[in-house]
Amino acid sequence: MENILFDFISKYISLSEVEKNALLSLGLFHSVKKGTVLLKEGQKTQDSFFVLKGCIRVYYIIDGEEKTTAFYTEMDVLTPHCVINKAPSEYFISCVEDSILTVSNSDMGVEMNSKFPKFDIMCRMLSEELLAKQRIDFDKFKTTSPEQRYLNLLQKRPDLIQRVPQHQLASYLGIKPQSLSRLRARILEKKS
Amino acid sequence: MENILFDFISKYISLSEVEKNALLSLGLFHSVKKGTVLLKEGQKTQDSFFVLKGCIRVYYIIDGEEKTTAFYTEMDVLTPHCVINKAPSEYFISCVEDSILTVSNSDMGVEMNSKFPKFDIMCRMLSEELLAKQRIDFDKFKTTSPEQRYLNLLQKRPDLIQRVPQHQLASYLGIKPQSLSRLRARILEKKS
DNA sequence: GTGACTCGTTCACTTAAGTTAAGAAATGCG
DNA sequence: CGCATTTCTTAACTTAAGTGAACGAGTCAC
Repeated sequence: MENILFDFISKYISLSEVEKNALLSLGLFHSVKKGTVLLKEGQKTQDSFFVLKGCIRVYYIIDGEEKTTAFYTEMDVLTPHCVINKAPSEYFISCVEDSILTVSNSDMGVEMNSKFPKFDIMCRMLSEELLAKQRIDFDKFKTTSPEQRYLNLLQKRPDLIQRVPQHQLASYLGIKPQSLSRLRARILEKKS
Repeated sequence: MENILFDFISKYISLSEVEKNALLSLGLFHSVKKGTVLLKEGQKTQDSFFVLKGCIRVYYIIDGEEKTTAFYTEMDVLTPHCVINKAPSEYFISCVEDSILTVSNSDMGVEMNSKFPKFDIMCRMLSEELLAKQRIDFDKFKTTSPEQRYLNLLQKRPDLIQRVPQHQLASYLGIKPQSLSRLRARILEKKS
């Protein structure tokens, strides 16, 4: 499991054994059961998540309905908004499957960054990359129809469609579960 | 004009006179005429933009049609995707109004960062903040209807509705210009 | 095993966005 | 100024998403 983390980090910086050990000594690794809520609306946290195995999702409860807006799977990083802006969270985070995560609070971040300035560089590279990527995803969302978005997801993240309940996928695609059902039927019909 | 930039930076780090002068010596400031295209699809660039005055937009040309997906106004920062991933740009960037920008290429960034490590910290803080903010914007987009999105924009960025052509606003809201027109008429009718 | 829930699908109906086209209003340019 | 172009609005029609309801399949708890 450690190697997944180190492989990920090695895309940005190279770590010495000393640094690796410092990182491991923080006790980052956590097993989390399916359904566990990691963060609730209104709560504050300092924890960021890195998914080693499994899947977590971000969702809102609007008019009593769950609206899932993001999924994070293997090798994805999630720093909640409330960690950045110090305000209560606008959304929930929960486990879609039994998962293994690294959970790092900002104290650890501060400690690692002061000992090893490299980590700051990595965090900068990572967040710049994620920002630019998310910009592209957002643009794609704006410029495509629900059907195109579904077909696109089928291409880019086919695993998600298998491992995640349809009604969560629907709001992720910006539509209602019934519309997703219909849209899928429509696509099947076209193929035949 | 320099003070706008320094005020912005001071939200993240404090600069000495030496550092301020080093920054000014880079010759960052540029006046750009309305309509100027700063980046074309397929091009590569190392330039990032900070808007001191005016407005720039990101757009795609899909099936011969312009699709505007983002506007950057006073105090906004835009680092194109192609600066991060070194691939040709997927989108265009152009000036909506006569604008004053700072344009900084990554060589300057490298130079400033090596002389003054503080800048790295600032860049990290900034991109983390923008990433989290954009996540919220994206979520809001997914969970609201075009009409709600328009009303929301009216609240959050009323200036945009004044200074930007409707057809660009429409695709920014994820709809066609005709739908925006109709939607506005619908809202006016409700009020009366 | 039975009843309560959740989940996905289907249907009929409503509502709003896409499409195509036309014309009015505003803007830009020679 | 006047002509051309762009921008915005309106309208009629098509298409697809939202809504409310019902049903069957699967899951969970007792």
